Amino acid sequence: MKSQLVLQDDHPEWGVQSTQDIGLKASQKAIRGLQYVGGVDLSFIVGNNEDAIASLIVLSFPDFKVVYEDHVKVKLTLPYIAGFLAFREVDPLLSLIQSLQAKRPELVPQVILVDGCGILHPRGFGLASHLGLVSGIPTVGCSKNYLVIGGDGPLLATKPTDLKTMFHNHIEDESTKGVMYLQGQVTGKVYGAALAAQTKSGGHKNAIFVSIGHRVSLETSLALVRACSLYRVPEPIRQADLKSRSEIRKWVAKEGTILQRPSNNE
DNA sequence: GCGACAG
DNA sequence: ATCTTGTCGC
Repeated sequence: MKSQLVLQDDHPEWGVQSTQDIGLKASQKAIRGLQYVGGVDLSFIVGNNEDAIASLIVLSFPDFKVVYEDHVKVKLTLPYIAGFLAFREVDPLLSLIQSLQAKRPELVPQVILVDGCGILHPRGFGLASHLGLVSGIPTVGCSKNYLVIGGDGPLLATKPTDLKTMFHNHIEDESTKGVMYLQGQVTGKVYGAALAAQTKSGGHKNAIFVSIGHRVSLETSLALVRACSLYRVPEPIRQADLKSRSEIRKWVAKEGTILQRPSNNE
């Protein structure tokens, strides 16, 4: 499946455009032709790693209005193992996408931000890439933490803590524009980038790790994630996260009343 | 053998 | 991933 990935821009109807072309500040980027951006996420309840709520959100771009929302309660069978997240989460997310394609084809997003890795992954095929490939929809991988990669030599560091320090030092240099590319020690291959998203209240201290999922170049991925950064977590993923966790709370509350009723001992 | 480890 | 409260900074 990895060999079938498209690691470059493959979406004629939308793309990054330097704003010099449309007369705005130079060096900044704008995204033209993008109307809908999707976000997916799963939430769990404490002490239960099997029951979860998977959610898919579609936001209009660039105003971020929720135009579609769907979620499902799922029973996960496989455990979470770093490096194998897709085996655990890809199915429920794919079914949400297929459901959207069947119900509201006009709202199918042109790109989906996934909270997980793209090719910045031990085998170069994280959840974002997996979901992109099986759905055929362009995807971008966004993770809040760094997943260690072996093989071609860890990237810039072996330990996430070392990478964190390197990142802080790196972005002190304004010319980096808050981006630190993550390259292999041996091959020099670019796996992805650590990004300091510029939000309304300045730049964020902690990085968001961005990598190609499927059919979107790294440069476009970075421009897109930045364009969706109202908070550290890009808006589509953040909305999906808020939705799935509020649904989890509703579900827990409902289970609670069921468990409380039968017990009338006093 | 030990350490590292997306969500 | 998951919880709660307080606190710090813009």
